[in-house]
Amino acid sequence: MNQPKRYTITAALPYANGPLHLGHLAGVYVPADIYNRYLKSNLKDAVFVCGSDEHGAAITIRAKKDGTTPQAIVDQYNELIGSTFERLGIKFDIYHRTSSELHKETASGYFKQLEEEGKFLKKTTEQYFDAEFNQFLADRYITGTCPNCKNEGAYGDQCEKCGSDLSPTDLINPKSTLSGKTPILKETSHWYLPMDQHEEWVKEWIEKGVLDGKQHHYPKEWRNQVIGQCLSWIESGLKPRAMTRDLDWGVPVPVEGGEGKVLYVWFDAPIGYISATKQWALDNGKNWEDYWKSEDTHLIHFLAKDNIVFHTIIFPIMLKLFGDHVLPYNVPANEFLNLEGQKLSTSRNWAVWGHEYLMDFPGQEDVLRYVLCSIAPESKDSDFSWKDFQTRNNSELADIFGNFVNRTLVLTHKYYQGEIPEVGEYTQFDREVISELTEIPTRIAKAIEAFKFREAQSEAMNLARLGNKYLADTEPWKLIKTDPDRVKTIINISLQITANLAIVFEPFLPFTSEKLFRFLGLDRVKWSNAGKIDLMHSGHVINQPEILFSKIEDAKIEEQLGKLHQPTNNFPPMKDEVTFDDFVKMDIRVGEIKSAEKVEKADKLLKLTVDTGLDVRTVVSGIAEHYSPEEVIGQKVSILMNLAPRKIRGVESQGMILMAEDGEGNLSFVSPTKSMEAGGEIR
RNA sequence: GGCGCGGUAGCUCAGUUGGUUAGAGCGCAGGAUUCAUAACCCUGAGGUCGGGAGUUCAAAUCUCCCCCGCGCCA
Repeated sequence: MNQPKRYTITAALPYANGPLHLGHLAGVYVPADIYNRYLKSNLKDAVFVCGSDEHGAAITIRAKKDGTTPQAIVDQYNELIGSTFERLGIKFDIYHRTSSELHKETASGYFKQLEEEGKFLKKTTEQYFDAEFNQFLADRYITGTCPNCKNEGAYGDQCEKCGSDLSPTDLINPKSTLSGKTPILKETSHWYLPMDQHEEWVKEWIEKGVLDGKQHHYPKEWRNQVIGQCLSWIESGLKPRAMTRDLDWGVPVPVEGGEGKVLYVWFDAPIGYISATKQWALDNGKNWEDYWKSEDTHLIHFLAKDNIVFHTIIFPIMLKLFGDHVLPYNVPANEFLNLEGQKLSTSRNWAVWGHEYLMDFPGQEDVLRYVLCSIAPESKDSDFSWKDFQTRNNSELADIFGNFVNRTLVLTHKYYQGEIPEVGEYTQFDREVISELTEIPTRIAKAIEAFKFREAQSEAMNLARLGNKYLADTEPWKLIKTDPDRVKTIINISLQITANLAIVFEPFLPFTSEKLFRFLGLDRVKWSNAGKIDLMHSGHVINQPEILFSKIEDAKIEEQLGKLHQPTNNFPPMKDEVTFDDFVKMDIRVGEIKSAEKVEKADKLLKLTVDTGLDVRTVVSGIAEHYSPEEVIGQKVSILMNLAPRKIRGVESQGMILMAEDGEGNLSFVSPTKSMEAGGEIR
């Protein structure tokens, strides 16, 4: 492969309506981070961009269901996802968001350009519209009776029972999954990207790597599944695809007739890579165009297999239409990660969440990185199991890597009070070990450059194995009695191996690498020095070592397995810190419900009369699905007294009843467990 | 339904353009050792490479059919 001047590395933008799980990390972010760290350690000019994808219908629907705003949802997850990355050492040059002004400007700029140049097709069609939610419905948000097999739960695009292809208008008795009501048909027009017009060059580019008559990349370097899926798409014929949606959440369509419409999230999101680069360039005095418009830049997209065609067909067509933009040099898409032999499922909570791992295994970020890299689904779906996680930690990280480092450093302290001994003459065996030591970094580099991260990491582990074998074969603890001079050379070589471990593991285990450099009393050493045997100079004194990796006990693994079988625990993360003064502003008291009735035309609301000890007031509470009016009378509850009054369905509500909510949305009063009079303060 | 990717030792996976006795890690059995996180090191057992047919001097590797897993599309 030819050597580019610089790299633009992107990691798929996480969708900001849920936290990150192990599948995301193993499939996309850990490999991308390893690649970026390797390039940076090699002093390459590389920018590594990512950010939250904050638009799209799924977020608005979620907001409506949760009774909150799309902005609140994306703010919450942008924060959670961003901090998870940071804590796992996934070190983007910038973590941006598609709700930013710069992104909106950038995306609308490109859209306007294509519109002005006549690159879009405008079409008017009739689509189902949910009048209550005031929005057009994507096919899968419509259910109804299948015209073929009469299955009542068929989706707008397909009946899963008989397998027949449907369009929403085929359904008998269609229902919106949002409101449950019958949707109406309504005319709407949209801007389409006529992908069919680009089929020819896309095919040549994917099949042969040739773009505009020039060799652009080498398809042999691309993964099978990537090329396979692209060709499969192309063979079936590219079709025009709508680049706009009827929605009020997203980047507004910036041209005439675009009122009430936003850019399709798949037009919007990949441009997020560009706007992130722009922001980074602004912050760091760089020129973003170098990273997107220069032929000697390699654009590399990291993502999972569900995103392949968006990055290999749709986005490249967009980039080519933008003019002067580079197309991806490689798209090392991964397959999927299973968990304990079963598909991940966020709705069944069959997942391990990144932020929960960080809570349960503090200080063990590198263990997760190591395990996820060693099982990354590079060529086929792979499986994460906690037992395997434990084994890899205990018998690879602790027993092989950690133990070798510990042996070497302990011997150095024991024999030389931590001072690095001088090298004598190398034996034939020394020379063989050194030669192996020199070759390992080359093999790692080659594997990383070919996006074979599992192989690369296992090659790095081989260096620790080499160290252990060297010690076992030379037996310095015996020689110290008979040939102390020889031991100096042995320990010196062992220390050089240790220093090399710190270099070659940096992309994989950055926290460990940093610790190791600290033990050795070395500043961080760059990749070009890997394989050298004079990284540690005699006379230099090393620091006291600590255990690098501790063993993980069975109980800890059992605990995690137990957690998996728990029902959903999708609680929101902790809110921002408040001061005590903030807290005491709230006047919360014991109240007693005196009477209750349903609010008309509202399924969820009860109108309550509450004795607060100071007064008797009316409170409207959204608990009708959980309590009947009869059963709440006489109930002691917690009431927020000094909340500003507000009219709800025409009834003025003076205060708020506090409720506890479980992971499935069930509500319960928060009540004193002893008998308490109404009016008692809660604090 | 069409298409794509996979089906290799008990487990998790490598196998480059078809070419000598098919590899690694873990697990298992045996040995050696004690500097070290009861760790390390050595040896060994274990596979008719999903099934069947074909091409070839030669097939895990190419072709066809079938079965199974995962995904994409409609």
